[in-house]
Amino acid sequence: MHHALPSRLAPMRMTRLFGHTRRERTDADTENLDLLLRAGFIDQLAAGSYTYMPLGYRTKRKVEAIVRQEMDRAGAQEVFMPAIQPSELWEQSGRYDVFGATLFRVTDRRERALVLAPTHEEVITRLFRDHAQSYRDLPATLYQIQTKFRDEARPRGGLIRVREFTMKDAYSFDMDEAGLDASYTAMFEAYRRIFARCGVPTVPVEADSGAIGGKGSQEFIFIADIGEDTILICNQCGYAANTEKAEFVRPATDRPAGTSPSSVRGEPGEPPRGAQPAETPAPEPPLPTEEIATPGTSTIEALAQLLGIPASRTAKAVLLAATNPHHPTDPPEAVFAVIRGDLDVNEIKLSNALGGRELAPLTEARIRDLGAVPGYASPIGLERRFRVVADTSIMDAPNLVAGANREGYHLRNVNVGRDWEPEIVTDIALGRHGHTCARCGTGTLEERRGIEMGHVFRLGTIYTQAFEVNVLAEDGARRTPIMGCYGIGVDRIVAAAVEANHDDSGIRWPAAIAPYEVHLVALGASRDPAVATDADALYEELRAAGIEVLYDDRDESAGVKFNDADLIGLPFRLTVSSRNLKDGLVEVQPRGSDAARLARSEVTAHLVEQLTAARTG
RNA sequence: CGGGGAGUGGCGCAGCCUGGUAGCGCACUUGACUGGGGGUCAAGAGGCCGCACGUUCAAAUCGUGUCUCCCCGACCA
Repeated sequence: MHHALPSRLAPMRMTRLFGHTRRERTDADTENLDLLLRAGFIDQLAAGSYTYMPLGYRTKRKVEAIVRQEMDRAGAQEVFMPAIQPSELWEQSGRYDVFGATLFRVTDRRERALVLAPTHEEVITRLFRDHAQSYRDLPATLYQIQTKFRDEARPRGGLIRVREFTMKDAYSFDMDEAGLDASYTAMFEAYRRIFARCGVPTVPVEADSGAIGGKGSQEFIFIADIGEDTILICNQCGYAANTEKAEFVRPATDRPAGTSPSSVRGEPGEPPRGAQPAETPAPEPPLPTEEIATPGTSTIEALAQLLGIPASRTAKAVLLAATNPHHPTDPPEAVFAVIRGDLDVNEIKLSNALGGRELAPLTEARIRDLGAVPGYASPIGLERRFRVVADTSIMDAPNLVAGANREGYHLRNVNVGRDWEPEIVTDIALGRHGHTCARCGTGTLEERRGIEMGHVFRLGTIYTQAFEVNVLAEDGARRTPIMGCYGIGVDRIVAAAVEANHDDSGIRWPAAIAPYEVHLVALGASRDPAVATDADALYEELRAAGIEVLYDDRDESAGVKFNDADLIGLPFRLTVSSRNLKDGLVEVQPRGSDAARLARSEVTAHLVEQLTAARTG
């Protein structure tokens, strides 16, 4: 049943509608939050906790209805799992500690440790284990629309980062990789349709699958400056990835003579694959190390400027404290991450290289304790009470300038292998605006801010193994099913839809998720009984035709009503007034377009026609 | 968790420095006028001044503590 309509929601008279618009702007820092608050869609209870008022809740329900339709269409089955879960379940998967402080922990009256679920992999896996027995039960994709709880360190951005939110989460179970591919693709396509129908433009980007493994994941990003995520998009081939994941070609090391990086980078050549140097500079013999005075030069930028060298001729040491998430109480290890000065460390890649350690900046006291000096640190000449991870960029870069571990001094002509030895050499560099795309080898990566609206993830067997799930295969053997997981932030869709669809006077709801479809305005009804009678009749007529109407029957001036209609932002505004009534006309104004006057007798049919197409989005 | 800012009718703010009658705009109620882009006038209702302790004859105002909210950062499978 394609494009089944959500059941029609009841109409409403504004004299009865709970909640009022506000005339004055709020101090919200995003447009969507300001508009949602001002138009009376939501109300803030506490940091990261919002109430949906009647208007907002209708929109939210419509988003959920679209999500349900698309999940069902893709063959997923809806379930509903508990939000309150025994913490043992989380200990079994190892995530009780991994989730850290973000996990809401509660205790019941018997002192039993419980968790307010931030996601549901544990429960779904156990559910599947107990109810699926053979390959005949697979493939299976289950989903739910549930409240999730995350004790965010800092909720912000209105509905974007909250502590209690509604998420659609789906989980697929397949016998083999081919099956997972099919399930994953079905969800991917469903996501595209959901965002399109909700009027939220998204870009699928490659995402980091993290230390928990998995064979790839993609995020659906809504591109917006207010976003907290950074993504890189290739201006040539369209490759898009989270910065944490993005593959790029490193700019070659600048030659001391001052060969500009652009002249090197701009040369066409073999499109390099992966994060390898674009060009290998002619071998340069290692020179003797010498200490040089660089007072007050604790940044790479200042150092390069002082010495008149490019940043790529320096080595940057980033000092971090690494904690094993499975043993969070163990003392953290100190880590020196060394990278060429013109690049930045990608903490996700570094974390992955260290087996999923959680990283935090090393305190100044601990830096000094290791014998290093903040701003002048390097692994050179120090007693090895730390781990050293080197980025591949450093390995073929000779005669670099590095910290001397002495206030106000650096070392010239530092060479890896001779002066210091890394424990791990790997790619730990962060992709940046302007880097060359590694996919096509010619395009330039452009940096964009965005909000993660959804995430599709080939999970693998991490959870099915942790919970010892296996099913009988066709050949009689027991197999561990392969999982995929797929999440969508429902509240984020509401916020993003507003962010993407508004103008100076208010929201411009996509018809598919507008709280009502038609804003019926009666002008001067209190002084012209004919207007009141006709507007009432039209209200009933629209309702009977299955149109969701918000009827402004208040005794307010035209200006107030029009401004409120613009702010609330329904797709169509109908105006009944004595002026038009005597000509047998009604004014129809699509939100954001010019008004037209239609014969009173044709209005309902006209709107039914207009809305039928728009409803499915 | 570190840094900064703020808590005074529903919302936004002033008052605090220099202690003594709690004020303004929006919103709300009633009435009159007005009537196609937030109209005018008049009369009203509504406030443990975040909380606690202290100083004082007297605290929104001074002091200490605490809670909350906002912003920056850290954090965010």
